[in-house]
Amino acid sequence: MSRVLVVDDDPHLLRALRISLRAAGHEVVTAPDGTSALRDAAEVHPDVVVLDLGLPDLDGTEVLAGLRPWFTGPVLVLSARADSTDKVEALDAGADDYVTKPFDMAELLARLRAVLRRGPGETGEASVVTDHFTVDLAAKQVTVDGAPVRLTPTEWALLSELVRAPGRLVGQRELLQAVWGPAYERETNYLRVYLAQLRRKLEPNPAHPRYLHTEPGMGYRFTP
Amino acid sequence: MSRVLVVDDDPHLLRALRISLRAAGHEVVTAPDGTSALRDAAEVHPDVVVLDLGLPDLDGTEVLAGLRPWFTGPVLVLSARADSTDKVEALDAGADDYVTKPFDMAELLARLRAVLRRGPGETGEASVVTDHFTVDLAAKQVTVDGAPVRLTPTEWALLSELVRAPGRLVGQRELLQAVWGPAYERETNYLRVYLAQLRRKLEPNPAHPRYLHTEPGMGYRFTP
DNA sequence: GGGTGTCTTGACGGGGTCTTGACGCGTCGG
DNA sequence: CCGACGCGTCAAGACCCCGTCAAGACACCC
Repeated sequence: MSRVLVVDDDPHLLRALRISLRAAGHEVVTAPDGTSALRDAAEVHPDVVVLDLGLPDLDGTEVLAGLRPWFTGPVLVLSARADSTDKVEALDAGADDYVTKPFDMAELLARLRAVLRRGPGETGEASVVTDHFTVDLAAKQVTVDGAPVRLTPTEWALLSELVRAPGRLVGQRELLQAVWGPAYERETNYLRVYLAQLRRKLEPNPAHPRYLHTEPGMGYRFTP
Repeated sequence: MSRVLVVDDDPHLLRALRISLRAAGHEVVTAPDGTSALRDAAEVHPDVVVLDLGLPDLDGTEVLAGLRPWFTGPVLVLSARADSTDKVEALDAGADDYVTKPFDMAELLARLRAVLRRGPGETGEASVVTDHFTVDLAAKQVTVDGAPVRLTPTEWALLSELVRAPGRLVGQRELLQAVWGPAYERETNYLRVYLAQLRRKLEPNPAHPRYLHTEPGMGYRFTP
């Protein structure tokens, strides 16, 4: 159903959460501390993060601060501290919900359903605009000179990966893995074919790309 | 900042909430019971609803059920019952958060900020109008060229999902899960059958849809 | 129990999409 | 100067997805 990243240092709680979340149909990824949480989150692109505030290395709010600039999905905070100032702090730092330990598992799952119902990642800058075309990430719509353009699923997946990282170089392996899966990391053909199609649909002059640049041997870059 | 509809039958609590919410920069509308809450909500189009479950006339979940078909904004439930089964019930009925009384005002405001952060300028309209047909989400009624049209429960569920996100592409998995449940995520047959029925009933020319567009491999889109 | 309407399920044809391979071009390095 | 490599382009076939139709299962109401 959804991919959940659970961040907690208590093995027992981790185990209980893993079992319950799996039973509810979720895919579960776990991280034992803050630094690995930030790393794993960037790697596996979870739909939602369940974050314990009492971590051994980083403070929970620090993890939140590290997550929020780019992670648009919901974050559910777990904590032993029931003080309302802690709650206010975490919620204002970007948490979507705050559950105090000990908690009821059924309630946690219900709160998870509630935050997931809102739609994965609808906050933040939902559209990218250039002089020639606009990409609406929330509506999944692309318009060139104001006229809507139809994109195939693969074209859209590729474009959204590039557009989500404006100005940054995205490696070919990164793109292939995101769009086609880990088994296609060597099929650089696909990138050539679909980049050409995207340029034909979006670029004012497809022969001399202005937005979708090629970095030979490395990857591709979208420059607004 | 935002318009808040507060539903509670306790005058003291109402007064306290009104003062605190005003101080936080919100516009406050109050309703003392369930029936007037539903009426006022349709009338003033609040950005968020704070709903007490213990109302004199209707059960809280009934108010939620009456609200949810058309109200897309967040609902924060307030209740004296701390039992987790009550919480699960309310959250699954469409609530976005659940706070037990007595509560800390600072925490309530923080939770309000958290749920409002998710969907800032989204004002839930009670009816959607196009040149050819209108969809009244609150009354569950569809009229084509002024004449009312009968829709089956499944057709209505599907249409309301699409119409509630005008212009946005709604994935097939999203639709199947919303209408038939998570177990039917692969039955794309259903979508084809019912989309055809909806187009036959609503579109001026069902063979060339003008409002209910198909995005092959991705989903469907309602464009007003 | 019969009748009506709705939901489910399967099959089919057509069109679009994805995959795959081949070719030409430019750049870089030997 | 020449070969290797990476990139862009193109085309063809396989494949998937969509719209359509119809028949059977099911629920509900009289």
